[in-house]
Amino acid sequence: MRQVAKRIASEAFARASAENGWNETAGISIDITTPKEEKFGDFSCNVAMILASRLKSNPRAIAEKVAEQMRGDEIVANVEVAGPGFINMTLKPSAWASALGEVFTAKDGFGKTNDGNGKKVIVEFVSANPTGPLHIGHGRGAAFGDSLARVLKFAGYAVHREYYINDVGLQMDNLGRSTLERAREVHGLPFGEPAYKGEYMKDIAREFLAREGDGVLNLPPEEALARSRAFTAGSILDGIRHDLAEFRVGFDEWFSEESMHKAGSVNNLIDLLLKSGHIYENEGALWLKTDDSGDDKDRVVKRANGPTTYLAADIAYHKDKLDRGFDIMVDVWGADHHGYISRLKAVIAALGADPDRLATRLVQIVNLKRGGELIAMSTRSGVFTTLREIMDEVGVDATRFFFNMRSADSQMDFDVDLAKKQSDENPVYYIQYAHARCANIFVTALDKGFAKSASPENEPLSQLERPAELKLVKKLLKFPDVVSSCASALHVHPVASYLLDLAGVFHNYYKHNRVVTEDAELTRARLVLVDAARMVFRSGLDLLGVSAPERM
RNA sequence: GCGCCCGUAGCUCAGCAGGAUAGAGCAACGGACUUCUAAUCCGUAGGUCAUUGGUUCGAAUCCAAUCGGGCGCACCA
Repeated sequence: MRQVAKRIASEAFARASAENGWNETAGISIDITTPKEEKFGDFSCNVAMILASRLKSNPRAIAEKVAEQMRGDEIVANVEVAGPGFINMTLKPSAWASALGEVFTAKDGFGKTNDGNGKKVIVEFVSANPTGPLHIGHGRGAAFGDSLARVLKFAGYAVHREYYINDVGLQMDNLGRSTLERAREVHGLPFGEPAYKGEYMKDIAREFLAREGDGVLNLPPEEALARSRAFTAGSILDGIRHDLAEFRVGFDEWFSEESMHKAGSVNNLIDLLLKSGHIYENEGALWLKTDDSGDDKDRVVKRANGPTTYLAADIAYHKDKLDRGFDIMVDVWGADHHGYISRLKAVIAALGADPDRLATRLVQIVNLKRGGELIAMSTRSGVFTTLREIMDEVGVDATRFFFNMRSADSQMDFDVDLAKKQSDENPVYYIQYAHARCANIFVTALDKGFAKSASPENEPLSQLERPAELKLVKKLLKFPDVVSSCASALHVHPVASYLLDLAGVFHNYYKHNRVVTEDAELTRARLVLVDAARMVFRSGLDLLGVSAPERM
């Protein structure tokens, strides 16, 4: 509907410009906003104020001339110039009512947009090292990345979700050794302090022995380590997959770093960049030139003693993404990796691609709050709660909602007590309850002989012209705008805010207006309204990865 | 020392391609169940948008500085 308003305003502006000979209009874009106060109408436009400074003229006078042109449109009820020069437009109730009907005729489902226009986007997220179970910080990244992928898909992008597995390197050796030490411990043999000290490592060691047999400890150290490393990483990764699946997070691909090394693509790429001059040698090591792209110094890609670094693999990985033809690469990282952004931008540039094709999203730290006490999460202090624990304790719906209720890039306090409460204090149920109420209305309706309409757009929607209905109709029709704006800003939390807002409007409506009444015409129209609300609640909750129960 | 993020109501946070009187939830206080589910609704109260200066018709929003909190600055990943 905002698009319709924008069209009306743009055309009016063009006519006014022609009539008044305004020439300084180049580059002026018509921006249509929804004013926060109802009395200012349905839509507002500030073009007159922008133009005023260029024409050195009175903004209100300019606004009046544009407004005059808008008044002619047949779906416009009223246009007013207000404040410093806002043009406020109110559309006819009949226009809103019939727009509601279009909700049901939208080909792919209401709210879906074509912002992406089929563009290929890869969202890489979680990508936690397979050295231990996911903690709640990973959980936030998982909830955000997954919902972002859902939003982008909803907005018309061809989305590919990927998990990058760091399955090589020093840490993996340490991990393998840790299992071997634990295995020795199990057998009462002398053992050293393992690098990875978590309890889960003991279980893995026992499984490892059961699988390989006790003789594995007598193998040559290299051989034993290789087996232990592979087993441990595999076992931990299985656990991660399992947790994520239960958290309703899925991936199209689990991309192994090791596979690139085996294929030789990391070294090949280094050679290529050596030739192109983006990589040079110094003091026995190979360095990537990054300093002209914002990073403060060059970075080592191959150490003097031989092995390639993490960055080297990341260059190859992003080259691979580019080769696979993704127009946009979204990398979701923990906030502690922010220093890595400029480095990776430099990588993209070195690969000959536009750095703007890479968008990084940082997910900030989560602090747990229990009994009013904050528990700081930090790997350093060894205090961390696993995603599994929190999922089991508060449930997937509440956990996902809480993570996506706040902007990903601001730190959040996760109030476990509040999230666990199955009461009115918990915002997630406020929305789910609204959905359940919608569903229940149809149970009642059917009872009274009102079947769900097969063609809602043909129902007597002109009944929906009272303020109470219009308010809900207008809120519902904002859903596509929310989706669009989330997709372009790579945000998710506005969906949660919107649903909370919509639920408020709906509950208010429900409380003060009965849907199923003796008035058949009115009932049929209102059932369409409720059906639309039901659809938006379900779609919106699905974007957040939260279930939409039929009854509660 | 350099860089990034953050500072908005008692608490948790929106708002930040500059717009009209700064919002929501929770907590507090007062009301509403004979109705399609009270996991709901209605009302009251709550603010120096960290501070200072700048940009302009207009700044919570943009710029600079300062103060506070978090996090980075590896031939780790």
